[in-house]
Amino acid sequence: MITSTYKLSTMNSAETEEILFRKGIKPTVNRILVMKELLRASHPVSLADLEASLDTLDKTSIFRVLELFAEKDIVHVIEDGSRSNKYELCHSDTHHSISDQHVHFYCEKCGRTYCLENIAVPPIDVPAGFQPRSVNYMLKGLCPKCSSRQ
Amino acid sequence: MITSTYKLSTMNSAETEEILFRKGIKPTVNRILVMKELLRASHPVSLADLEASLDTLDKTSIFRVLELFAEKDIVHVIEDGSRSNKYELCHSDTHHSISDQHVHFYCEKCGRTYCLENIAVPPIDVPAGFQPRSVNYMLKGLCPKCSSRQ
DNA sequence: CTGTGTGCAAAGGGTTTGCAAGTAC
DNA sequence: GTACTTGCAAACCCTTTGCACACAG
Repeated sequence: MITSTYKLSTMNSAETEEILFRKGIKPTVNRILVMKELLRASHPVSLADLEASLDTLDKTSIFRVLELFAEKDIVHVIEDGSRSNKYELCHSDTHHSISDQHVHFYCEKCGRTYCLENIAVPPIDVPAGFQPRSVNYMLKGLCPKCSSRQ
Repeated sequence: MITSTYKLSTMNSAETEEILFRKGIKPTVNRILVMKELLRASHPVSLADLEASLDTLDKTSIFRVLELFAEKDIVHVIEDGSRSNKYELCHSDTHHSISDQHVHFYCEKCGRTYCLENIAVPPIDVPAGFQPRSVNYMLKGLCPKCSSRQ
């Protein structure tokens, strides 16, 4: 079904640059570094997480890269109800839409945000007049690790 | 179906106090004021909203009342992705659960949060191990007023 | 030269805590 | 007197902006 999913785990620098180029983004060093870190992370990360893993980059620079990526539909911004937003790469090359969004789970104990990638956000009938542009389905509770350790 | 829905629009002080009492909360002046303001608002409001309408009360005091109410399942906290959390009274007297939650809509233009009260959050099958305790289904886009005025 | 990208510093804005005074019982 | 409530001030934390320098074309 998804025809142009990125091969996330095997992508190299050339492919990373290619993605940026296709989106009309000049592939600067910072942008490539942030993108590779997002690929490596494989789960939604916060700005602070990225700042820690990319310690040569300034927080502000990372922020602006993420801002740009969000604008260009390269990353999703996940408002998980914790203090800090989380960022994850869009897995589809197509414009991200409500229908390709999936459910997220925030663990209230360890503070980690999980993508439940196989679970699509169930659509609803919106009342007349409302024009939705994005959707966020957040579950909060305990993740498997934290619930077994209780 | 819902057997003990509050008669929100007609509730008086005695009833307000009664609700607090039933939840094991001492009905202090501040708590009654906050509760009545939540009743009057009839849509989710932020801490800043409440601070403006209840200008005799301190922000911190309102915050602590809301914190207490949330703990006792008297209000829902809605993380709508805007900077500020929104609070609304639970409409059911029963313990709020995932199944009685409804969808919310955040207007990116006017910043208002709407309850789509008739639209329940569609349930999903959570992967084994995850223990959800709450759910948040947020749509973002343009509300009827703002989309017609565009 | 000109526009874009980057890093440092600091402002901004909402949430949360510390603490001492006030109140109820 | 004891425990709970309240208000003021300030800490906190993440996000966002201003600005000057660096770099690419």
